[in-house]
Amino acid sequence: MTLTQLEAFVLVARLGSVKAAARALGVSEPAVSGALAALRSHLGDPLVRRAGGGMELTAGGQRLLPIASQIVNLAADATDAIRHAQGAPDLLRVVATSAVAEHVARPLLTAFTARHGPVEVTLGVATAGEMPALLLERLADVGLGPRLSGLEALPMMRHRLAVVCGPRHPLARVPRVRAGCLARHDWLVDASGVDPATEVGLLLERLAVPEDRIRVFPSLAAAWAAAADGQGVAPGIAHLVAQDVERGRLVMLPVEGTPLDLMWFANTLPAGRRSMATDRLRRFLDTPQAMQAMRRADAGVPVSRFRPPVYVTLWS
Amino acid sequence: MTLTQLEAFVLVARLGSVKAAARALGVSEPAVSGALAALRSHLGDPLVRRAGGGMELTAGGQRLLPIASQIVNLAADATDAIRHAQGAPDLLRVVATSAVAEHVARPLLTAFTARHGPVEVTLGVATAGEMPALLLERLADVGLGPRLSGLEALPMMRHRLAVVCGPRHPLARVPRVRAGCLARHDWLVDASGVDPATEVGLLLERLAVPEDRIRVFPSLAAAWAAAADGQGVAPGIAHLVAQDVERGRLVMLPVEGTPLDLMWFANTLPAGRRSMATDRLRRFLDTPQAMQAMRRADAGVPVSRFRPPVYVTLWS
DNA sequence: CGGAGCCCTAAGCGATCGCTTATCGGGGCG
DNA sequence: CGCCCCGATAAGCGATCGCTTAGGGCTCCG
Repeated sequence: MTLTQLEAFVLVARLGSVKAAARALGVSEPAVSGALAALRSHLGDPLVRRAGGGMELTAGGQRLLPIASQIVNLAADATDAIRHAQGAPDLLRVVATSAVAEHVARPLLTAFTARHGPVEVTLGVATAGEMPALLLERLADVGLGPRLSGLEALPMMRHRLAVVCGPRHPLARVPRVRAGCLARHDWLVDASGVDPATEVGLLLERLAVPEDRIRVFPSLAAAWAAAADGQGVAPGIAHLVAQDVERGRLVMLPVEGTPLDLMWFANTLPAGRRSMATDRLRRFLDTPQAMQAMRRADAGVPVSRFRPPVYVTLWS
Repeated sequence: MTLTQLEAFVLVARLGSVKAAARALGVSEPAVSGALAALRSHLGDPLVRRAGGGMELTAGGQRLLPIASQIVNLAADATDAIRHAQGAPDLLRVVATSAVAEHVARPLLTAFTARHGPVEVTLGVATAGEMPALLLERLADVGLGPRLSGLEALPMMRHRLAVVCGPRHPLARVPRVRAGCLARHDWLVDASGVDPATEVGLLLERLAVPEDRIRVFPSLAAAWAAAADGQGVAPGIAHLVAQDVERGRLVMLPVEGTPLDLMWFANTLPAGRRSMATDRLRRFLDTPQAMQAMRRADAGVPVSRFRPPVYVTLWS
């Protein structure tokens, strides 16, 4: 019984699949499957069983889950405690949905570290679906993106979501775009577009856009560039595309109900269970400096890989 | 950071020495030292430092200790939970001071298992000094011996401690033995005689018996046999030597203040933190069957090795 | 100043961990 | 019925774990 094995089990149980757990841990699927198998044989219990679609916990697995989760949490506490006792800079592991990571998180965290002294910040990309597990298992401290249930969600940034396309796109000249006809055009999105827990994912779902109409780009900026090129329509975050719209490179479509008024949240564990650095970031989010940093539309930031394995194994 | 390493650290911290921790775990000293070194380098903190006589915790070590202890405890909980969920027989790990293990624990536990159905009981020998750590770290469920502070001590068996010797020993004919002169004779004891936390150890300490006057035998029975042979005086548990005294093989010395009225205790974690099997044993201790089993003076039980490594590593 | 404890390091060994790529089985769905 | 997705398994590899015996260094004590 190793910590790695318990971690693998907890993530499989929480995310409901070996594949998802492997992705969240940034390792291959057999790595997780193997850890699970080792734990199974050690404890002499299947722990999780395949059950049509997802995985279900055995009686033993149900009892093990909270205990294993606690152990994993305490292991994180242990490293934190030592870190802190040594006066080492606090560690703040931030995960964000791809759109947030690309345009908002970077300047925000840069401003935060500049202002709040010695903090070691890491930023990674995750889907909204895996964020709760990552936060609960202390693989991350803050999850930036849509509100997550079961966690403490602090409103972070209000933004507006519109639909944009290039000036030569057929829809660019239509005076009024009906929502229904949007499903018949190519959609150019980033990774969060195929994450049904994000706003864009929900939007595409609501519009019933078929999968073969969705083209995933490595970044929102790339999707907008393709849209400007006339290859299709794209979701656009108002203040970020404003400059391109002004210069005529993009057109904001007059879709009924848009732009959508939306909010991004900073999701964390409840007070007491989160680290001090996390609290400091939460407080920072309420300051004008934070707002200013997030509003700054520096779309030119270097885009990280598509889904980088963010989480180095905590216990080597 | 492995569970083994955390376990080693906790025991070193609790017992105040690498040597003691190694003994409690039944492994060699470098094994513990090595685990500690690995944890140290992983966390980048010395954790414990040598400080004249014992070991002292660094600031980081002090923070780590309660966390590591919790982790170890939860790991034990995990195996318990699975065991229980599978309907496997409960596990009850009993440790006792050598005298108790030799004469009282065996028949007691035999009667307990016979009466209380499917329970898997293991019995080991430990010094009273290491019992608290063993119980707190869930390496054992019950510690039989003297009352241990900080734990729940259930009175288990009243007994009387006398001083005995062979019929041809010079002291055997003295009408009144002064306590002071006992320090000038050879003492024949078992392992618990050199454990200053047991009654016999305290007795020898109070009598100021010098170390070179103490001869340690692998069992109380062996010490009594040597005493009967005239090789010296020995501590005698009244009801256990009664038969030998009756037959003239041993003489109970008229030392002032003896026989001492003493009590053995069953030490456990407080309610709620102990296993169900532990609770069952506690209840059993109040029954006439338990009393009867313990009173039965079957000194002929095969004596275990001097200090057997009782505790197999919990996580392989 | 020599000895005794106690802790640490060194060296070595077998087993396991943790990860990879490649392949096999099995259940749901068209 | 066959396809496809997902999980389990196989094989292999390097690193680490966990343990041993042997020996070196430190501190305390006589």
